[in-house]
Amino acid sequence: MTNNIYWTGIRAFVAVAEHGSFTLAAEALGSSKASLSQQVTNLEKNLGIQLLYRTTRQLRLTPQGEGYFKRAQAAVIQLQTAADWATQDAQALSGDIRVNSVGGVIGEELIAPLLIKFQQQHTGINIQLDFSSPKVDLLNSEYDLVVRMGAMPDSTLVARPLKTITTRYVASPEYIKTHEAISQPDDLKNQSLIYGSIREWRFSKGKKISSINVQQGFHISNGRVMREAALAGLGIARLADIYVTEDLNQGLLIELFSDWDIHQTPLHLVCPPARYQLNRVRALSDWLINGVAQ
Amino acid sequence: MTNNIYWTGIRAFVAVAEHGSFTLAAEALGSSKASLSQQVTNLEKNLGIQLLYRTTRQLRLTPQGEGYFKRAQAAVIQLQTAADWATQDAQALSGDIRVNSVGGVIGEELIAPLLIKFQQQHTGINIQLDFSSPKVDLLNSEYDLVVRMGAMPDSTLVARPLKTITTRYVASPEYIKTHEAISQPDDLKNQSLIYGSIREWRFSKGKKISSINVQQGFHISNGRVMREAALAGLGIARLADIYVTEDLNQGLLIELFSDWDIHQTPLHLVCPPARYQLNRVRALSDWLINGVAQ
DNA sequence: AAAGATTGTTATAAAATGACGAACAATATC
DNA sequence: GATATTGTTCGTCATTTTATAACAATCTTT
Repeated sequence: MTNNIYWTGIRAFVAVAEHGSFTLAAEALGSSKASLSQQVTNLEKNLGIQLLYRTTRQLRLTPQGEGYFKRAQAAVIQLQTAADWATQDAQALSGDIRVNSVGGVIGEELIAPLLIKFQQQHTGINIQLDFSSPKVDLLNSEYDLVVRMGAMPDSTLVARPLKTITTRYVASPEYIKTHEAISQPDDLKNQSLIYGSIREWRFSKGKKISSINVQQGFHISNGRVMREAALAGLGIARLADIYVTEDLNQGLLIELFSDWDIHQTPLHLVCPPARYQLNRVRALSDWLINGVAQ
Repeated sequence: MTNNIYWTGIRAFVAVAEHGSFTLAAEALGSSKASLSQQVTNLEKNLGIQLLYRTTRQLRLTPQGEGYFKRAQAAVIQLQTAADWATQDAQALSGDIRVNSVGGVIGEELIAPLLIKFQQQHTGINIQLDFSSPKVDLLNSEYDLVVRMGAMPDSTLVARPLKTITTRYVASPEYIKTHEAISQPDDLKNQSLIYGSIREWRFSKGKKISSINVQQGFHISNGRVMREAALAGLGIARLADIYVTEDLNQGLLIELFSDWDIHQTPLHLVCPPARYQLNRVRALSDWLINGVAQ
């Protein structure tokens, strides 16, 4: 239990697993591949298990190696964070903050401007903003802060609600005039639909439930284009409210099924727990939550 | 940012902070105090901050040292857990599990029997059971599993609901006969009360709220003795239901204020996230939750 | 108040560990 | 089948870590 920890081996293994190659890892660490090779071997001996399948040309983690990697990497990140925390300046905020956000209007018009303003106010801080890649493994991620839609499954993360997104079904007045009446979701079957990544449209009204599986129509995974399509009278679109509130107010679009239950999706600000303890990260969190609330 | 991690210094510092002494830490690590002294000094140089106040006779963590210690220790535990996870036998469960539970009937009659049965079924497992010390710092604790009453504040922990404890106010039939009628909490002011650690008794009934601050009566921080006192007709006791359900069924005790809102406290099974990933810990968790539900 | 014991620090030498470069074996690519 | 690239092995060297012992500072004891 009080087994000695073979530190350098861990660092070597984590680096190799991160880079997927001894050569790259050696480069990144400023060390030699020979050294890394030996250390990973030693770590394997130390643990008594195999961590990597290695054929000279391909490197793959064993199942155990996979699990060990995730955990060890998290620990290494935590150690870095610990040092970061201890050395941070309590007064002035400084250092790097890496943010990942969903793209589209949310990222570009909601998040980005707030980040810019924050950076202007804290010249010691360096913000890096990336827009969402399909899967971001948050626990071991390279990000300090992630803006995500939907409920958070992983309970070990610090998740703060940022905003509530309401789903709306909209079409242009022209479209509605020129097509047969739409009063309930079932009527959608004969309509022209504009859909993005979500193909199953679910509706509820008290205990009444209705669901449509969108198969054909205009498909584009981009909210702005979907809005354009709806404005052009191409059909009925399912969109987050922030895309269309203006249009609805101006009467350029008309909302359908407004008498049905409102479907809301939370927008969360998520953070690995260790990172959340850094002053600068918490300050930016507060800033974002404050800024969005306005 | 990619600051090199001074591993050995971290191990030394964590051990010293844990033991509160260089000498003890050296003994525990099987190393020399001279070595530790130097490494902690090096770590401090490496971080550029002071971690310990040291007068030859007394050792104290600096504020920064305190924070750094908690985080670094968590990381070290995580690394140990990672090795533990990787080397665990996927088939047979084995290893140590350290459990901390609230005492009293819950610990002795609810938890302990289940642990015993579990251990009997898994001879490779070694269970250590301690009853609750007032404050157990779970994140950095030496426990794998903790049974706790009340809501869990720390969101970074895995907390599974185990049971719901209902608070009941009881007295013996004799007591009730021989004292003036009690129909609502305010009547308690003229009564003889048996109280434990909780001195403020709060009641609600819809929007009506009543609260009593117990100042005198019989004080004993032990549920069993409180029950005995109530049975003996000493007065009115505030007790968890599991102490008195039998007595209530048999008519040895009578419940008061049953028409008021029921106050329930959750009993949780709490676990540091890293530890929860170990087969044996998860197996015991499931076993407990399953066993209690019966 | 002074001696004694115990604590953390320093200094120096010995041991262990890590690091590098070159030669090597294995494999994917051309 | 030749070539380039990858990971491994080996011998050597540099660095780090460790231990022993002497030392200074403090608390305890008498």
